[in-house]
Amino acid sequence: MSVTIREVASRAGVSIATVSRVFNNSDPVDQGTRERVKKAAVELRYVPNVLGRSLSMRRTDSIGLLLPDLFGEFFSEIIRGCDQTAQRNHYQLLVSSSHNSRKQIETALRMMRGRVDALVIMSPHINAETLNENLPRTLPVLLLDCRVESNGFDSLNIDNVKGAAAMTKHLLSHGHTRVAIIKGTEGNVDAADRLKGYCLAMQESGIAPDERLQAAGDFTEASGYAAVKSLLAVTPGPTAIFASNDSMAIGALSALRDEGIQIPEQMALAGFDDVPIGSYLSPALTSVHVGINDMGILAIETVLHAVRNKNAHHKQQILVSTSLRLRESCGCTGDH
Amino acid sequence: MSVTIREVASRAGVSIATVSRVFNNSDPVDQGTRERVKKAAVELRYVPNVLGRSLSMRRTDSIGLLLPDLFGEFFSEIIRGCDQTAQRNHYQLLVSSSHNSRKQIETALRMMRGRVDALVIMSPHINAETLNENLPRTLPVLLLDCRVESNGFDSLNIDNVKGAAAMTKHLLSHGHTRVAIIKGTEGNVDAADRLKGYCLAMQESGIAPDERLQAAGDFTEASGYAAVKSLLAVTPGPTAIFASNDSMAIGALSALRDEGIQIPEQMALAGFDDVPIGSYLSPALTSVHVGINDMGILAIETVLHAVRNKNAHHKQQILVSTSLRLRESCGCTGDH
DNA sequence: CTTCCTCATGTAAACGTTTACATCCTCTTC
DNA sequence: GAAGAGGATGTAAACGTTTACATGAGGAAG
Repeated sequence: MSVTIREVASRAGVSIATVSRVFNNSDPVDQGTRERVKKAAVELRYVPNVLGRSLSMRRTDSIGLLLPDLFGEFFSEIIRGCDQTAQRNHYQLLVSSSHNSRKQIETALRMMRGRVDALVIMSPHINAETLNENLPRTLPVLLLDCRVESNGFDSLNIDNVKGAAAMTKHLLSHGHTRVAIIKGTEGNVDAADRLKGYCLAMQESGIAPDERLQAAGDFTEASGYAAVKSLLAVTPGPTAIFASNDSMAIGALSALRDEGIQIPEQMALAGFDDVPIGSYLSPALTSVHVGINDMGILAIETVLHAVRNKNAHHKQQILVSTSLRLRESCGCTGDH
Repeated sequence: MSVTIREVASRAGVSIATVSRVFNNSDPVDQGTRERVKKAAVELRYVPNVLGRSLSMRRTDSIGLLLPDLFGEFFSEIIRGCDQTAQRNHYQLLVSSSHNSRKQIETALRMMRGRVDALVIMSPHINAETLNENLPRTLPVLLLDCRVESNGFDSLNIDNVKGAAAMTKHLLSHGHTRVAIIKGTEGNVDAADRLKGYCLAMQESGIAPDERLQAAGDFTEASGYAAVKSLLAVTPGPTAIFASNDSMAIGALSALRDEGIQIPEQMALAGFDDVPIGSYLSPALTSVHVGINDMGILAIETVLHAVRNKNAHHKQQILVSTSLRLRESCGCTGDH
């Protein structure tokens, strides 16, 4: 079927070891034989079999990427950052998504096992126990935006609390006192931390918390739309809304427009994530900027570092800081 | 390091062949020994090594997915459809993106070689020659939205011409006569076909083509923004704009708003792709709907069919039809 | 001329599976 | 009781590499 190292060796009149050496530059080989081997390889269209090599060398040159349900721009940005960095280091990316339950995550971990040299995991439903049970101790793992209590793994988290607090304070600085929040998915740690940041900022400004201004949401456009409807029923109503992510902010925008409410004149609006599309909305969306692409890059660089050190390195807990992108929807002037 | 079939065999007091048979249900094994083997495997936390199995069975249970530069929601939808279907069939997805030149594609093809049982390729820069040169003839390949003249491969294409023509006709039916188009990337086949559909519809309506109404673009928001600026300089100007994709339509929307032009009253607008966010824009974006997720699903199902038939099946050229999603931006009433 | 080092190459044993073939045993069937 | 069938299991050869070790040749140093 496909041509092997043996055929190249016999055509070049050498042993398979020599062919291997030529292809890997692993040992000195006479210039003449080297060329004979290369010629034979070209003629036979020989390509070394990755599987054989992997089995022998105990490395696959691929990295696994486990993601939750994929939707929106957020994940294509993550994948993009990861893939670019992986390619630059001659690694391949094995992607697996839609892991919303513990069971699904376990299956995915098993599927990855043996196929990858390292794993980047982004899942709200993971914990240290599941990881330890389903993975060999030597496999480098980076937890991307999932809060796991163990510090036996490298982790990379968005500084949600600080980001949300900063945005809330910014809205307050516009003179608003009744600032509402549209919360993220129940039980999600990002959601919880963003809420925490919001509450913190409100407290620091000496504003009594009003639970009616904390609307439920689940990170989808539709839930943002619904949340606005419920917030408008509250009296006295909010004059500013902070959505826990951009998708919900977009849904909120749509709902406010349907209600004929002017943004930012009658209602200020802000989101979280700063997806690329945000600056093209009308009004342009104020948001907490997260370097999504950079997170992907950093994630891969971290696991590759772990691979090089055989996972015996000191594990790091990295917190990625955010910044505000102030545009029209909060009352600041727009940029593009 | 990791526990092998041999250790399980010796602990259970059987040969490695028996262990293999237990794990694959490939041959009858005595109930007693079967249980002994399973017990030993659990105690040792044995997991069969995928690489060894792949090498022996000549299959990897993974599918490669080659994509161009990833951005926006379009690609996360594609990946999602592919991944879901792959998982359902117990396959893994090997993703590689950012292939914008012939050279990069070739490198990617080489990297995939031997790692996957089939390949889904989405790239404007591919041709039959490159494929034949870099891939074994037995490897099933599906070309996703790339026009390759050969019919030696399965292919899946959006019916761009029909979709664009339908949208153009719809805009004309609103009474517009000066309908402009924002073109896609130069040399891109989708771009060319959408332009073709537009021209066709204009001709059929007996409207003389006006080259000044065909603005350049490259599928990004920024280029859509710029295109509007140039179209507004034309006199007499257009009263409707058809953007060759939604990203450019969003950029156009932003530019029209900046110019204080009312949509749809002063200018109708339509896009192509129908990305999920479109219905949440203000005004909600009229677009040509493409079942992106479905394309991913169909792509994987097609290559899996090819795998099962050892790529000796009759190759198909599938054309995916589109439908119109009429919303506010063209002057129709909105939906959500 | 011997000894030793280095370079070039070959031999063969890994790496962890699956599976064709062989063997042995037990149970029918005539 | 002999013959044959078929179930359970083991043996060993693949699958395609890398690499430790061995071998031999040639040159330098004593």
